[in-house]
Amino acid sequence: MSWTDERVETLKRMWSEGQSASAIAKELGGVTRNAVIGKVHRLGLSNRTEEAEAAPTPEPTPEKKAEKKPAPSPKPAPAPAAEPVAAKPEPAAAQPATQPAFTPVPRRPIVPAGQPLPPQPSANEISPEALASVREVEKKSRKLTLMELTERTCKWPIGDPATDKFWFCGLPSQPGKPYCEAHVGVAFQPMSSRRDRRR
DNA sequence: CCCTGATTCGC
DNA sequence: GCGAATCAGG
Repeated sequence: MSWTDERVETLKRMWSEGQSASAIAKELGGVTRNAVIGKVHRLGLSNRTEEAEAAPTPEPTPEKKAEKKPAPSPKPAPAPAAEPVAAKPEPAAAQPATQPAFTPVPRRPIVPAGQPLPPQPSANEISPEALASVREVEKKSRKLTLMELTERTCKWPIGDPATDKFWFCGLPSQPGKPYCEAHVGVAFQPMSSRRDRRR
């Protein structure tokens, strides 16, 4: 595969959208994330929208080593400007958003240890098997933080977001699903099974 | 371990 | 110019 104008355009668009190199590589196909990153740098659009990173210490850099920097390239980033197009929602794009979308905002100091707000459907609507499975799994949860979640980790929240006793399951998620096997079991209840369920 | 981007350097 | 290998993080 080569960098045709079209592919480069896709690269630029996705990179500016904040997509990761691997995601872009996957989209383009035929290239690795390394290729994408390499291209990104060659195109000079590395720093996407100025990173709020590294700056306080530009390093006086007295005379370390006359690196063979091809070009200090001032790169004041004049920016192609234009692009009056605010945002391109991209109709049929991937949905990176997490299903739940609950608010981790600190709730009332009260609420001792009741049921959190997350998914957690009413216990009496979950099959005994699934429920037992979840209890078991929650003991083995990896207790990941929000930052540690990936497409392959279970995103089932455990505990109360208002306290420190809160984390995400983190076990291997089912392919294409946001949760692990056990949590998929309680998250996706077939209409039939939850119907007519007496307690 | 999973993942990020950054850099190097033979091709 | 290209991108695998490698590096440096989270």
